[in-house]
Amino acid sequence: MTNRTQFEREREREGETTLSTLLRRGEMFDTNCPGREILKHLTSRWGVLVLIALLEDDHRFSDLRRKIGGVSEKMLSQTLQTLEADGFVKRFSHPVVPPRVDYSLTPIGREAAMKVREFADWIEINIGRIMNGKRVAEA
Amino acid sequence: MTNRTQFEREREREGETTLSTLLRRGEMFDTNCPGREILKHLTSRWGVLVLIALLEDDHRFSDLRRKIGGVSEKMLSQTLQTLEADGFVKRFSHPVVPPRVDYSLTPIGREAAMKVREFADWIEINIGRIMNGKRVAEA
DNA sequence: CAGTATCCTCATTGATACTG
DNA sequence: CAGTATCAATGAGGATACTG
Repeated sequence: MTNRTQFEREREREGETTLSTLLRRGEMFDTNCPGREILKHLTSRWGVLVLIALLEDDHRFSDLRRKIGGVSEKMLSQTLQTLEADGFVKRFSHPVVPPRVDYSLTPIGREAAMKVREFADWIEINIGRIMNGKRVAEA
Repeated sequence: MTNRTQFEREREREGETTLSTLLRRGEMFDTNCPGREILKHLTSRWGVLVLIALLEDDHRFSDLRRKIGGVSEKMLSQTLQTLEADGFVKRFSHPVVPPRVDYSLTPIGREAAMKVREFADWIEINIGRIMNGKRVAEA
């Protein structure tokens, strides 16, 4: 019994490939490409914020909720569940009452979060140039 | 008359900052944070594909449509317009009939596209580890 | 505290048809 | 060829109320 997809088996046969090489070969347009889903989760509205917050420190649910202003309990919960299912976030529920749950990054989650932050930082560092280019482009 | 936002004026007063420093200071949760929009455009479903395709070479509309299988004319058009408005993509309409329009990356668009590809590549390179972690997490 | 459940709204996407 | 217009379907996201 295997959970490996057709996609994965093909990758193994062909050796390590990247999104860009897949694109060059025209294979990555498969909607089932798992990387697209991961990218979506990692760059989702609240996913970015959760990852960057957890990169600084572990947080419990209500800490994240306070830190990430504007997020509803529903969306925070949903985002955390998705990232946990992807293996990026680890959830630890302390067996106490009242409930206390801590969220932290897994090793790969930390790597992913650093990539996300790197990308987000690039945008922030260049936001001036970008906004400037927008005005020129519109003129 | 100015198009500068409150956000931009604050940034200027405070010097260069990054998303992560903004997060630490709790400022980036502003829904009006322009960086969030840019991130969204850059990592959008078709935006990623368009940027990577244009990183290889300039393309005309129908070439992109063929290359990026599964994209509708509407979504391709919309994606290109958004990226053009952001100043990442340059549109050149040849004054001929039948129409011919070429799309290319601007200098900053090229930088952005390389960042996007770098991120996408990280995911593809690590997709094996990620999928493996998922199974463990689910068990 | 740390969520779930339900309902609802509106933005995104897609299919189809049409145009300069 | 390179799009736009229109409408239908889908889904993300939010408000509120409730629970272990």
